Amino acid sequence: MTLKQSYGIGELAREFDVTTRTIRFYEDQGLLTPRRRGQTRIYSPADRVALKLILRGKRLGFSLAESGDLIRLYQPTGDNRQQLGALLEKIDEKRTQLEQQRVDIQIMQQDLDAAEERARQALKELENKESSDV
Amino acid sequence: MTLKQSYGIGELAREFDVTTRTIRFYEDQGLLTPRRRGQTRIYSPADRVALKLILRGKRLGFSLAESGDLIRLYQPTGDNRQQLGALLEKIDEKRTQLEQQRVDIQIMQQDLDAAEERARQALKELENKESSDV
DNA sequence: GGGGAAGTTTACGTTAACGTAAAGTGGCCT
DNA sequence: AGGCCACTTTACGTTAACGTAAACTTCCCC
Repeated sequence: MTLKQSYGIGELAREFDVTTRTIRFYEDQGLLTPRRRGQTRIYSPADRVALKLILRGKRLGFSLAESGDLIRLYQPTGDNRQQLGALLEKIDEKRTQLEQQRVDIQIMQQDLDAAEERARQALKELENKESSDV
Repeated sequence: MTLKQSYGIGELAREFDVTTRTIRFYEDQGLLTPRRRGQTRIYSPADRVALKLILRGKRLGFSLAESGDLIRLYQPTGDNRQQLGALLEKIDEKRTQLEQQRVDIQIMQQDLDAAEERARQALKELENKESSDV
């Protein structure tokens, strides 16, 4: 069994735990481009991937506009040299940003380690007090 | 020469490239607690560290409330067991979140690699066309 | 003592990213 | 036919995180 060819809005909403309002909003922002059967939206696998990317972006604090950029990095626009140059620049920008975030995460993780250590120490001392409290 | 003992608001604003409005806003939210000399705010090294943490949090998409949590992880509240337990839980939560972000970053970096590769290929093909265009 | 420069308070404005509500459509079931 | 979903459009509401402007004080400089 190969992958599904199309998805309904509710289906995607359930899968990614967002509201249908949110999905329609992303379309409004030009991030998703479902086709229609009558009134009803029908989403392609590419739309699904785009949605995934948007949500991943959100977890990293990206704006929808930024995620839009990322999505467009994937659409082979049959470009000219100008655009390809700009593309490579954008990629480089994002790379720099991600690298900064990686560093930030490392520092925070160390901070958390230290905080946990202090908390555990404090707990230990509480227990000591207690045993001498009997 | 040891570190500075206090900072002015403009000084911090310049160092971290934020406006004084922003710094005052963070105080309003309870994230910074400068003392006063008359009307004027005077920031301690601890305030400066907190500010640093807030901005790092922002780069990772944390809300100010979340960064507030992180700051409080540092303030030894002379806690009871209840609070220490809650503290350890929060630390664990944050750890999980950071771990997810780490994964997200890795995926995005791979995506960028792929996108760059495609862009470079497209450039190559443009050049080929050109040389056969003469 | 007039004027910057840097600080202050108060308050209204703005943007992003949806939430929420109202009112309608289309299909399917019994 | 009635009812219940799941879907639609339209539109106003909301929250976070500041921006921006106005109207002060304080201090320093010449």
